[in-house]
Amino acid sequence: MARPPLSRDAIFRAGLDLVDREGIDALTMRRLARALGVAPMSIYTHVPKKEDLVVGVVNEATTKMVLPPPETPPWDAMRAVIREFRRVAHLHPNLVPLITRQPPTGVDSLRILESALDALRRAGLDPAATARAYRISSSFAIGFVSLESGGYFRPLEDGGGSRRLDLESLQGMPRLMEVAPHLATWDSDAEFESGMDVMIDAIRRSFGV
Amino acid sequence: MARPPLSRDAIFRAGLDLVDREGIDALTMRRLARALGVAPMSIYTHVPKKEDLVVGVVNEATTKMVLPPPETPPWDAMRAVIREFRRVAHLHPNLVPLITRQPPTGVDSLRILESALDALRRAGLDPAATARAYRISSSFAIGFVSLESGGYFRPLEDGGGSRRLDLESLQGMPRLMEVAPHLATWDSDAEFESGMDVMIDAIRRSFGV
DNA sequence: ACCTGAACACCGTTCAAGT
DNA sequence: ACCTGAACACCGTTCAAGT
Repeated sequence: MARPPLSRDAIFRAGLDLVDREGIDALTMRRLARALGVAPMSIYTHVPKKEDLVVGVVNEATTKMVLPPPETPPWDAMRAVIREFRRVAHLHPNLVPLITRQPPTGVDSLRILESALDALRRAGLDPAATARAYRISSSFAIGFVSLESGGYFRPLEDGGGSRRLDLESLQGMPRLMEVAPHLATWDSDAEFESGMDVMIDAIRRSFGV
Repeated sequence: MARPPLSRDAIFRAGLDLVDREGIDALTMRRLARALGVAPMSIYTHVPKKEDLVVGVVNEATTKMVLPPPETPPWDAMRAVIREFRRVAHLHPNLVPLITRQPPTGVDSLRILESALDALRRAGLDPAATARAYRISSSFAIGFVSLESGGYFRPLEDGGGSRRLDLESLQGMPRLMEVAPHLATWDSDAEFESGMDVMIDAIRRSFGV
């Protein structure tokens, strides 16, 4: 099989693929080189540092976010962007710990950020208010996706009967015993939609738009 | 100087110290052993895997969260717990990427979780609703703390004039150009408090309590 | 039970060398 | 300009050996 020539894009695509298939720890310069069929040092011709690789892989994923059409009503557009963030996070669950640590910085990925800011500006918020509203929306989206894709509540599963948590420690904790079974099992789609609605209503009310 | 004997607690304390002083990448079995003045393999007598070390260090931090007094009015107690999470995260900013990936699992750290669930139950929510409300609160807290302590918006600083982002890519993005200067600079204390109020009001309204 | 050194299969990255 | 192998200073972890 003839190898396509090395390029930044090919490297980032292969890196995302590696993360999807084998997890975040598999994203090493050496394993990536092996996946690409080149020597470890060849990657350094195109990507100066491991950190740049990580940023590139994150951008590779966020570039897949689909923009809402320009004439979409502002708050529908905002909802669409937030849904797209979650959709892409679900497409690459292993990448979630990285995708939640920095905004898109690639030219293509910046378009989705631009379109979120455009929606908020069109809704009547000034630049400072737009920044506030975007931070609140991002907090919600990042926190929500961290919880669901990171398996945050997994250690509390089975009412604490799992390997991670022994039943004894829950003895003096009646609330934990009755609530834990409900924490890790839930309708995350419905909760995401209703949480998003609540948050957007709150933003609109607090800015009077 | 005589070294105190090795123990799980001493190891976790030294690990948290290492993270605080030198960052998350410095938390390796070998550097931790050096900090403790023992051979690398000595740690394995008390901690079977690196992953257990990480969990222990996270619990070491979350154990510092102070419980609200039991008779605190439910929603004040809930606010207090969320503030404590953020306070401890600020105490150990380098730990934020780890603290946002799993709930406390240590016996001591579970008390803070118990007290949050207790507040929600006392407020009149049933166990299933309590789980929902706790997830929403956690989404907000985790997302907010990720944004502020992770320096999420740093790559967008200076209106895009930083090293991470070249000005050219912002040419066709007028919203980004006008909003970016407001994204990375903000009154995070005030925004946290108002965001928390909005979220708690929304929970109360949606559950009718 | 607790601690250790040597060894193994990995890392990211520098450097000198090739085309 | 692009790719490479050898080398360096690291990792986590197994194993056999010590107390």
